[in-house]
Amino acid sequence: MPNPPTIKEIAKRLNLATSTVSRALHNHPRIGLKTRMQVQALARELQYEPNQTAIFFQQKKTFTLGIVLPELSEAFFSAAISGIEDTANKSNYMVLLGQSHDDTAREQKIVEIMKNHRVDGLLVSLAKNTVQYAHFEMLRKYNIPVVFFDRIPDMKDIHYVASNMESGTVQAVSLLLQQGHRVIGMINGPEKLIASRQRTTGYQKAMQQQRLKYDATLNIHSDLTKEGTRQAMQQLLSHKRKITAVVAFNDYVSQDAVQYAAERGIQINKDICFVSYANLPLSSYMAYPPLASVEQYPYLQGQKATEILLDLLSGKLAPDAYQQVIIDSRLVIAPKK
Amino acid sequence: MPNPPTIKEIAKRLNLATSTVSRALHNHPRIGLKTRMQVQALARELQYEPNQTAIFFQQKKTFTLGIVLPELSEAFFSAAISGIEDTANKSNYMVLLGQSHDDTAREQKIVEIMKNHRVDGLLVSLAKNTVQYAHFEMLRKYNIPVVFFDRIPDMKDIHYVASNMESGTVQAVSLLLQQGHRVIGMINGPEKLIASRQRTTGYQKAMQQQRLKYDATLNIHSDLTKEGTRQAMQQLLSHKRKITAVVAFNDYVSQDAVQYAAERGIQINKDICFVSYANLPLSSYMAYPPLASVEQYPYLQGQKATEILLDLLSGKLAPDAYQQVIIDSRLVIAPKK
DNA sequence: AAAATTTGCGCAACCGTTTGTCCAGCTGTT
DNA sequence: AACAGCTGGACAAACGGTTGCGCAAATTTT
Repeated sequence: MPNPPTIKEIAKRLNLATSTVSRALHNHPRIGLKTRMQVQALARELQYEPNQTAIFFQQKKTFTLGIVLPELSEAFFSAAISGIEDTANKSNYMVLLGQSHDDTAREQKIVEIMKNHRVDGLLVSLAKNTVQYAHFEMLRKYNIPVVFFDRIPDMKDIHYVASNMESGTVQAVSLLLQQGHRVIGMINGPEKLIASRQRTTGYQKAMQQQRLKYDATLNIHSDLTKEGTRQAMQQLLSHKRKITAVVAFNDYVSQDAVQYAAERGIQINKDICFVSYANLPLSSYMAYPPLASVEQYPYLQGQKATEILLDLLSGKLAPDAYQQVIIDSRLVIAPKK
Repeated sequence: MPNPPTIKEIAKRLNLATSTVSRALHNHPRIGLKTRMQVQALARELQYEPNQTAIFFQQKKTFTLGIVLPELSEAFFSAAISGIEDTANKSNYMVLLGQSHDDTAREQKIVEIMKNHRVDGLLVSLAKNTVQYAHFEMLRKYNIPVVFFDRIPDMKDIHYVASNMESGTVQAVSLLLQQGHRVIGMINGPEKLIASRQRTTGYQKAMQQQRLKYDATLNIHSDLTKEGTRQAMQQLLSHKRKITAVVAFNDYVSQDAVQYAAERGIQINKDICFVSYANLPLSSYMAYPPLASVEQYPYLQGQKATEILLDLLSGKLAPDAYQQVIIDSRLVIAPKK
């Protein structure tokens, strides 16, 4: 047999109408028991499998979720996608993948292609410097729901799941203060990122709680590249006040900062303590694991975002019942060595 | 406009046949310049986008590649998929994802679903304990080409890309021998895995080259779980000959082994040196990075496998011209601390 | 100027499935 | 016996696009 058996084939062999066969296979009550059995038997024998592309076309539904995210090789995203895929699969959805590589143009192209592929919905984590959202607005016209996660846009009326860095940051800074640190540097991300602002706010609140003054010059905004981090660290080290602790934007930044500091002869976790945000797995294996780390639950975020999207698709959730889920970040203190 | 514009819509407005519109949009030479321009102008105006699901159905082609792999959150695989996605995208293919979680049943189900989704081809890295390949054999009947990568099956007549652990292992063991180690333990993987056998062969060859005797009791096969690793390490530590170096199956195993050894009061990289295979990123940040690490080039493997699959699909490569690409692994020596 | 080609476009089938509607025959009611 | 109500299945349209073929008009060839 060169080409797979179709419903027509079955109909012809049994001298039935294709509609009858179709209904028989779906256990439609209007089809008599005898014919139903016949059809199903022959279907099994021929190893009939419905042609999904035909069904997709006919039903205008593909049971496919599009995922757009910056970089798969970042541990955070691969954990998130793991959660997405697991959740989607439970509802028999498949997952179509696209990496923006933090390039807005690529992001736009991927969204366009996914739209044409008629994905039923989209899960998106923005490219670092995406500031225009026309390619997402457009999807409304096509009734393709979008749920953003982690890197969410500054738009009204969207669904999203994100972790609030503020709570974790408050906890992190509080921990440091409690341990006696008074001059705490922060290597923060680009100012326009919401996550950066949350870190700043968290820092401020923690200080405020202890009636301490927030010093903005200790909060350095970097571009998160290795070079940027090194410059930020340099600034912190040459600050007129002597810093004894650093809150780094994430583990990658933290490790780069640690490296830079170590090169300058600084004793890690002695002269300067580091607190970070967990992006790396197995931080327990690291040479200088941060004192503590703010966990962002990427798998959970992916899972939750997918659940929302599926509910949107099944109609369990109205399209304009905008879901905005905040997953509180939480400080996890590293076990004492 | 509730539903997107179709080719029929354009035809009606312009009083043309749908066939003419279709051809005009494809710049078919038999369509006059004037009508062609009209059609294209209106298409732009209406923001016409072809309905891909209709095209997929009609053309029996989806421009979609299925990827089946064990675990996205393993760094090796997320790097590989990154290479796959990048390469596929260059040829305007999309990528459909499925994780087997090292469960053969799930692997089978995913392959089944992907077949029904009519992916044009499949890229597969096997689940740890998959030993029956019926679900892949079946794909031949449907003319869905498969390219395996990294974890490849023991089948005849398949396409695959894999790294040869032998060369890297020879280099690794040779390095240890050269440094004076004589009793070298190996924590190997399940015996049926090709990659395990390659490591064994590599070990043997390196010994042979120095006219040394290979001691099979130093080569422990484990199941790669943390517990299995600890048991293996225990065996090695209680070996009658005192080992001074260990070659671990991969970085995860290596780290577990290191941990176990450290608990037993062993001085890492002093009493016992470790050499491993690179699965983890940023090994330079690890507390006890292996002395050296065998690099397997996951991104490259993904890329190469995808190229083969695409060539198969485009007909550049005959389906029975079985491609079996071996990417030599290479020992990378860690920079001295 | 007649014949041969080329140009430009329409007609209709087709891909595989679902689903609304119609119809024939049987059963049962009065 | 006539009529209504079921039952079980057939018919055909529709989803949106592609493509082989046919045919008239325009153009070129001899």
